[in-house]
Amino acid sequence: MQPDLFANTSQQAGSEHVAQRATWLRAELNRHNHAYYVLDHPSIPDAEYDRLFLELVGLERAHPELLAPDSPTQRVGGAPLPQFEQVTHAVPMLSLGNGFDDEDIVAFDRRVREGLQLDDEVEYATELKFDGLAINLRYEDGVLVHAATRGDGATGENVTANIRTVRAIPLRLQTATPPKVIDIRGEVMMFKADFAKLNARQREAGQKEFANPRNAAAGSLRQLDSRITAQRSLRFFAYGIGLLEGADMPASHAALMDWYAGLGVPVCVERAVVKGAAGLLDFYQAIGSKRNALAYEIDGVVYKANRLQDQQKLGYVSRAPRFAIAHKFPAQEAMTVVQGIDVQIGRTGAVTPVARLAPVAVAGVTVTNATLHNEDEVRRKDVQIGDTVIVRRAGDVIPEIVAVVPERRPTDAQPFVMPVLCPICGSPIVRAEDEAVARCSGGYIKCAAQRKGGLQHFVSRRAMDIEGMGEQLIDQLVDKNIVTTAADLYRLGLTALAELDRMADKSAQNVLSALEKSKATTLARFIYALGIRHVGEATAKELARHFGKLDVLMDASVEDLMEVADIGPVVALSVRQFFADPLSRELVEQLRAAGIHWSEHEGVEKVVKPMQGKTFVLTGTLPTLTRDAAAEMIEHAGGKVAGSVSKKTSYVVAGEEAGSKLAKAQELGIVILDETGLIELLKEVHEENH
DNA sequence: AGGCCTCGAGTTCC
DNA sequence: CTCGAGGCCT
Repeated sequence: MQPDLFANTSQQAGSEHVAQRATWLRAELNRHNHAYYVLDHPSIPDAEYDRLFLELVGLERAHPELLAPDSPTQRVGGAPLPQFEQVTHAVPMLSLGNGFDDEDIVAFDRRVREGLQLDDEVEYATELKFDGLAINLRYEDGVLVHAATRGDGATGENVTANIRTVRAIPLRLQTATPPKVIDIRGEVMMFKADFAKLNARQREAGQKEFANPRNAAAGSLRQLDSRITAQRSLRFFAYGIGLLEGADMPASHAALMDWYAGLGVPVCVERAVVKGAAGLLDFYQAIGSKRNALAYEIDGVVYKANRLQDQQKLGYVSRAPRFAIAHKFPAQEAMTVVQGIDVQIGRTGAVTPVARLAPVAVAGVTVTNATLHNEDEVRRKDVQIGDTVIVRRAGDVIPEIVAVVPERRPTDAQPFVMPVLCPICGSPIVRAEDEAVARCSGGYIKCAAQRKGGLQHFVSRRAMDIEGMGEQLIDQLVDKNIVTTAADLYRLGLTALAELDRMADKSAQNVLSALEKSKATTLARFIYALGIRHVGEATAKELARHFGKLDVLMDASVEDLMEVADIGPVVALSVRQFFADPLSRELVEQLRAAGIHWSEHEGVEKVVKPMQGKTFVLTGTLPTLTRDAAAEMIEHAGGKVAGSVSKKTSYVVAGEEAGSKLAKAQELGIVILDETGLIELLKEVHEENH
């Protein structure tokens, strides 16, 4: 990029005063932009702004040599990009630990004081946690040179062209002495009012409406055509810093924010410097009570140790700073009406009641269904058809009916009645005395729902991993009686597939090659894929490890099976019964005949592995390893990967956006590793063993 | 027998 | 994520 396009203007005869006028217009427009977007205080009427803007556009068009990269006219956006390129952040963009109640915050404050070995109250900078997208802005010599999304924290996407259209973001910092390089971090978002206007426009144009301001902001920023982004009124607030060269780091977070404000970078006014845990909680209360009145959505507040030296002393734990925490507002709840209660039949025949809800927005998405788990749960919550209920997204993901609003129950409300016959196959629904779950008695043979569930399980990623075999496809194959058992899948040909809806040659070929690819598998996956009751992934792995060969497992007695770790009488009997059934044995033979194969070994391996007996729990997203890859490494070293944290857990491996498991691990004082720590540990022990 | 810990199974939405 | 239930330890 050429920093100075003014260089040759003097050569143009008579253009001196044009250049002066252009410079003046730019300064004037930037000043009004700043007043409007940063100070939130318009300094001239919109029409006047537009007149000045158009005059500048005209001048620049007539004299292209006057064009400067920081001209306000350069915000309008250019031609579409082919795609976004990846950018590696000079300093990683971390996420924050979360606190949900006062206790979490008091504990945070205690950890900070302990970390600083301080008895006095700690000074904190408090601010809002915006519901938008984290962005890194790189300024070199005061000029915005590029912008990137947070991405996974290490690498994001280059969205410079789109960010240039955000009028709240200065293209040039307002200072004569800018730092050589500065990475300014903050949140791009859409104000509630702008979101409402956008959705109104989308609706009129017959286009899809956005679910919430955050999605709208994200969608706008990911536009390949920045001319569209330019029409989307995005906003920006800065709250952090990455790389800084050619200037001293301010001594506190508050000083950093003040510096930003002086540079013309928008910072939110809802911030404070407070003392101690009491100060934090006061701020939380104050913001909570005006949350709905704010022009934008927030999902909590953020506390940071104010002094830079304190921050440095506290450092980081597993990719989250120890000196900061986000205090989240409680999950949002909404009221809606139960329009009906249907039942779903799972692969084991389990009958699950599901509430059909009048669509309602909860914590950012539209909810239409909520599981009621089982009959007892329906009774416990006393949910009836026609009831008004309060819905929440449990853990901010899965919709859950919290309670009914009894005073809103209509007189004609209908209680839920567990059907007597399976709605799919007509077989009786039975419920064992001591079980909470009612089941369709039709089994795999009679009940199409169970066949579908069983096949979906068979093809699933953690089982045979047959790509492209989705729910739609399986539904069709079962409904048209093309496929009954898993073995039938491997008999599919192009002609059979061609008869299905939405299945052209190309996709049919893909399905066939995915089936072919799945034939090379492992014994553990194969056992898991069979869908034996009480045999999930962990048990399948243990069985494969213990018996080594499928034939040995198939002929194992209940006593043999009970020898296996974690297998008691119930699971042993279930496995025995499965393999005693001639139909199961036939299925296994057909699958083997179809070419499914794996490598077998001689029963229990006696080699003692370095991580034998150690239990790991993975949480959050790791920077480079996938969950599966990390689990494989751990298991390779003889360790086990469990799903939840307890005092038996040896290590917790935490990545980005680690949630409750990380909190629990901290509570129990369990060793917490990040990805690098895990790799080091496995490598270390590996070397010791050699 | 009781309590803790895991595992299995089912679920939602994009 | 949640619930239910099996397995194992005390």
